[in-house]
Amino acid sequence: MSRIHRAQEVSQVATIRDVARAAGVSIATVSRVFNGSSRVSEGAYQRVRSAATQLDYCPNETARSLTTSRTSTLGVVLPDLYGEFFSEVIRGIDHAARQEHYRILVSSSHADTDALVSIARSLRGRVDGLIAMAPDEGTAAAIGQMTDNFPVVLMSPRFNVQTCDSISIANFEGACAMIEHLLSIGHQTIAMIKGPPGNIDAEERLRGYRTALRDAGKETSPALEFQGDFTESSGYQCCGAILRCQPRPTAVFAANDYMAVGLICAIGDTGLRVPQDIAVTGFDDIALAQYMNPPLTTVRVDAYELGERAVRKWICSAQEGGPVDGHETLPATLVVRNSCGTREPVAADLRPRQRRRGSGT
Amino acid sequence: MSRIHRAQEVSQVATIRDVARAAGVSIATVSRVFNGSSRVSEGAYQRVRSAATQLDYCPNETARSLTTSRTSTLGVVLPDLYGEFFSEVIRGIDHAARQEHYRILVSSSHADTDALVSIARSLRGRVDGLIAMAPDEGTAAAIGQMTDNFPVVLMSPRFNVQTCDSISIANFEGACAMIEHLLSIGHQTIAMIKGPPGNIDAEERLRGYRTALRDAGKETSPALEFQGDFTESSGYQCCGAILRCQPRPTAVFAANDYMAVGLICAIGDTGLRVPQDIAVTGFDDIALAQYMNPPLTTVRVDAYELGERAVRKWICSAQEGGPVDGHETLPATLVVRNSCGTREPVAADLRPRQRRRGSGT
DNA sequence: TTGTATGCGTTATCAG
DNA sequence: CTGATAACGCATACAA
Repeated sequence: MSRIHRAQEVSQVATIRDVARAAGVSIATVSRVFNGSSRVSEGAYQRVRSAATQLDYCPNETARSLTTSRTSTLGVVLPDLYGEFFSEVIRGIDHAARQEHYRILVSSSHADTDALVSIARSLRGRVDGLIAMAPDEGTAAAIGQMTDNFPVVLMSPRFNVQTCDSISIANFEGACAMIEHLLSIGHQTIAMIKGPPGNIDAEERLRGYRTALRDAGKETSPALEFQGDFTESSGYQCCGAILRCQPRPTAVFAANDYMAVGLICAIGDTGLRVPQDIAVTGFDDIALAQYMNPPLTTVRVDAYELGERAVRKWICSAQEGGPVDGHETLPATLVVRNSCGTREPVAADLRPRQRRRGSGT
Repeated sequence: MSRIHRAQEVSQVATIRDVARAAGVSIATVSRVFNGSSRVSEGAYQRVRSAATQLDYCPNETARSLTTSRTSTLGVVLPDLYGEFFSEVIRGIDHAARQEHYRILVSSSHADTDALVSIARSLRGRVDGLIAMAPDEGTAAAIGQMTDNFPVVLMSPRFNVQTCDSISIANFEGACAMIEHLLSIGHQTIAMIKGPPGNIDAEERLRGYRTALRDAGKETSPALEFQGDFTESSGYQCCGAILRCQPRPTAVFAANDYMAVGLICAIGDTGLRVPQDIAVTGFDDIALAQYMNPPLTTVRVDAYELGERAVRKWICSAQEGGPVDGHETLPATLVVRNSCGTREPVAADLRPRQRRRGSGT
């Protein structure tokens, strides 16, 4: 074959064989040098090293994967990539994965269960396992089934199937804490803007809202629950209906910060003031929450840590060859700022919450 | 070998051979069925299909890559993942890549040139090419060298090496437009908060600021240029020095929105008002810009489109086997809101700029 | 149309 | 310590 003469032919990438020939050793020795395994004589080691740099040799990861059946790649499947929350989750995953010497294969925008499952399937063989965020229960269950010698960590609450580990945020507890706080500072009528139907996180937050109200002896009412979809504009659009409500709510708990932002914006347009005329709170503690006017009272959720811990969990799971400790819940903490009617200083927590880098543009 | 009897043994993943045996054909035929190539008799086709579904067979992508030397994977290398900008870039890349049937392998947090280059190298063999964002010129040049039968698209301005295609945002033009606008509405003394030293985008924006001032017959002065690093807190911290400046600037142009946000927050703490006492503008048009109080005048940059177009460009480049049309620049458009002293309605552009999904938590 | 055989670049198992 | 050589799972010329 022409393989022997292709010296400078078309700048083909050097293979292990080229290095072996150049170093005057066998491919086995070259392999040993690059894997640090076994003992290799000093002389051979040096010759291989220099031949490798000379030829700009870099082991072919694909071939390596084929023989070892390990890809050193972690699949990440998300329903979407929009917004700060996902961005932070990925950042946390990326960081932890790198520390563990894994690369990440990201895939998102999977509207329905089928799409998500098919993606997950197509990743089999390309990745050593999966970290998947399932927006609804059907998807969670479907992904949970895949765990066939294929470690999966699900980022989804209320998932009690035993086939894989899962991790989530304390949506319910966070919502309860928020409502309890609003009640404690005197709010009597508290409305809620709900998240998209079917979304598990949204449902958990709604459940927290209702539970906390009932526990306080208040009654819940559909008239106080408005349908949103996690977007700013849905929050904006709820404004009219909320203000027309009789009696008018003194506080509104939005299922996430984006909707709270939209609502505050809309309220401002009507001439009413937050929090003097009506209090507004959110959930997530996105970056802009503390910079708004008024600063937004919300529930802090550490998306970065969620991602990081999902990876750690996955690593354990992969080493054990199966689920290790079932479900894990990350705490959600109440962050009281001005939008709910208390008198914290406007930029009180600017410095403590040090953001790393604002933009790369 | 035990391969023959391992029927239900340990739920090993089925290979092409298992399917061939089950369907009573050769592996070549199975391969043909899965690649749609050549003609396969209807009978064989059906038998293979049913055997495949029966065994839950899924072609091993790694092996396929080894023979075809195509991975169907696009490497994405970013300096960081923090903030809305990167998040949107990835979203754009992910979307376009999926359309082109590519997966994306993401890697970020590469402080220095060496780290970034080593990552890029280690990806060789795992990906069919790279889309890389280089924060500084050294890195850009280094990555540009890699293009060795390995298509690369650089997301970086001012990159004039011919070894690969590149794409960037009109930083210079955007900054010019901003300064021209500020001058046109009567601002006489305009300060600037610069981005991190060495960052090409930051430098281009600074250049635009200076050029626009000079073109208007104004003189530039180091006393009016303050050092920031793209973080909110750096903007916050610049406040004191800016207000002490004599004469006090009537407007401040921050090299990105995050710094503008920090500055506005700090100004509010001093009791001064934006824009009545001092105008503040930014760059990027992050989501929160329009919801701030006052809404932020800024320069809109479509990060999503940047990512999308980088992929299209990469596809072309990969098909041609080399750079196709050199450098491409995405427009940056001035978005005038209230923070610079004009009288636009607060939520004027809430609806036109429809955000998709606010959060997935 | 179908099957056989070879190679992709490595790792890993054995003898030497 | 080192070198043949057999997998790994698949694609593909080539032969039938």
